[in-house]
Parts: sequence; structure tokens; C-alpha cells
Amino acid sequence: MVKQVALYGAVGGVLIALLKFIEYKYFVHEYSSEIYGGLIAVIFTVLGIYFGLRWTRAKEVVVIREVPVRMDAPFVMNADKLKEVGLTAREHEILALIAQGLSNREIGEKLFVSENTVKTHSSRLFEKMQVNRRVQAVQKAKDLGLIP
Amino acid sequence: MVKQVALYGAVGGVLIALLKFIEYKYFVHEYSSEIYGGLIAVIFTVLGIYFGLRWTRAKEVVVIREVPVRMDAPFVMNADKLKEVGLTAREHEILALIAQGLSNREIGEKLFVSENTVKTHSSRLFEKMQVNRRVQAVQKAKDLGLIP
DNA sequence: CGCGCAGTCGCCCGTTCGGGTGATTTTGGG
DNA sequence: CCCAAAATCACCCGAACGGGCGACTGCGCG
Repeated sequence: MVKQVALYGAVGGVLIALLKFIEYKYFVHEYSSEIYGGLIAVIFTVLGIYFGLRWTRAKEVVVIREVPVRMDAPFVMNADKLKEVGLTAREHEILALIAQGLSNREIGEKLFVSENTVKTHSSRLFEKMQVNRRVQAVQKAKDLGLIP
Repeated sequence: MVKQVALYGAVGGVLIALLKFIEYKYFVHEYSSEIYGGLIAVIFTVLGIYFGLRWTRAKEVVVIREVPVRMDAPFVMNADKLKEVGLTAREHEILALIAQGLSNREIGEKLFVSENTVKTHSSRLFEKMQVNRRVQAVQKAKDLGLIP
């Protein structure tokens, strides 16, 4: 930017000098100073337009267009719904494992607790979610956003 | 546009006239014509920049940035996978009802067949899908695109 | 016509689940 | 430190489920 201004000044100076030269050589005795002023006006108008445009060329309008793109939801857990339902962390964990098709026994093994414990948790979470079968729990959990 | 050019001309004319006036009144005897030329240069540079920008303002570069926006899949049934797995229409139907959390008895009532029939179908579809629990069947069916 | 497949149904058996009750231990917050 | 909530485990019972077997009925295709 500084460089451009300097360039502009230099060009302007040279032009003025040139005009002075021309003035003395040809014009001063034949044409009035209106011509001189007019010349300068035209030249610097052109220069002004040119540099003005040049320095502000970067005027870009960014149009953000929303394009529908098919993409899988990244799954953000709905913490509000979780609290609303009142599931504890353990229950939520077990819910997720149920959703993966594991049996109570398998869940127990995975979490190093007895099958009975898993049953207790699952019973409680069924209560809280107001369902009475695991598939229902899974279905409901999915559209509440509790599990992916 | 024509109007603006006329305006520009008019403004320019008035300014020149004004400068001429000033010239005779104050400057001509005290300052050299360099000042006069410089003044005109500055003024018309400014004018040139101003009008240049003003008349070409519409010339903006439009950058279209496409932003991916989430869109739920409308669920298109994956017929290929269905054939691949080899599910019959009835089995597929029952799979869908299982996915809704219905018990075999409820499915039977809904389809006006006995619970045993439902069990037969579900057994067969478990075989074909190579699962052995209904939740697993539901889960697998979902990501094969057999059910919504 | 006959074969095979899909659909229907019944029965049996063992497992899994859901629901209920009760009890102990761990843990986090007032 | 104490209490309530959460987590753990056990036992029981009935319902639901999964697997296996057998059987009968339409229906389409060669």
C-alpha cells in the first residue's frame, strides 16, 4: 500500500513536471491556463479512478449458499433429555450395550458385574423410560438422542 | 449514468471556475502555478477516486461458498441388500414390526396370524441375518438399510 | 402334474427377559 | 460425618423369546 502511494506520487510528480515542460514549450503563449488546468484535471481524474479501483479491487462479496448435502449426523448426545429421563451414568451405559444387541449376561461380563446387577439396572431404566421391552427402550433412546 | 457524468462535469467545471477565481484573487501573485496545478491534481484525484468507485461499486466479485447442511436421509429401502440377505416380504414385514418394539404376540395380533407363525418367521429371519436376538436383528437391519 | 418355496400353525424345551422384593456396599454432597 | 442416591448382588416367578421338529396349504414354474 505504501509502495502504491509512493508510486502514485511519483507518477503524479512526473506528469506535473512533464506538463510544466509542455506548458513552457508550447502552450503558455497560445493557450490559456484553462487548458492546462483541464489537462491536469482529466489526467488526475483518470489516475484517481484507476488507482481508486485498483486499491479497492478486493471488494469481494461472499455469498454463503447452504447446499443440502447428505451426511450422517455426527451424533451429539442430548444431555438435557438424559437428565429429563433421569438415567444415571450406569444405566445409560447399559442402555447403550443393550442397543448393541448384547444379552444381560454378556453385558455383565463386559462390565465385570453379575447378570443380576445388569437386570436391576435395566429394569430401572425401563421404568424411567416408560417402556417394558428392550427393543422399545432402544428405539426410544435413539430418537431421544441418548445413543447414536 | 448519463446524469452522473453530467454531474461530474458540472462539479468539475464549478471547481475549475472557483480555482480560477481564487487564482486571480489570492494566488497568482504570490504562488507559482505549481500550487494551482497541485490543487487541481489533488481535487480531481479525489473526485476520480470517488466517482470511479461509485460507478463501479456494483462490480463486486461474488464468491459462492457452499456450506454443507445436514439433511436427514428420507430412507430409501436398500432392495439389493434385501435380496442379498434373502428375506421374504413377510419376514421383512415382521422385521419392521420387531424394530418397533412389538412382542411376537402383538405382531401376531396385528397381522392376524398366530404367535407361533410370527415365531417361525422371526426364527427364519434371524437365521438369514445371522443373528440370534431381536435387538441385533434390528440393529443390523438398520445399517443395512432394510428398515428406517 | 409335481416340485419347491413361502406362509401358516402347533408343540416342546431351555434360555432370556421383565417385574418384584430385599439387602449390602460405595460414593458424593450437605 | 452422615444421609441419600447409586451401584451391587441374590432369589423368585411368569412371560417372552429362540431353536428345533413336524405338518399342512396355496401358488408359481418347469
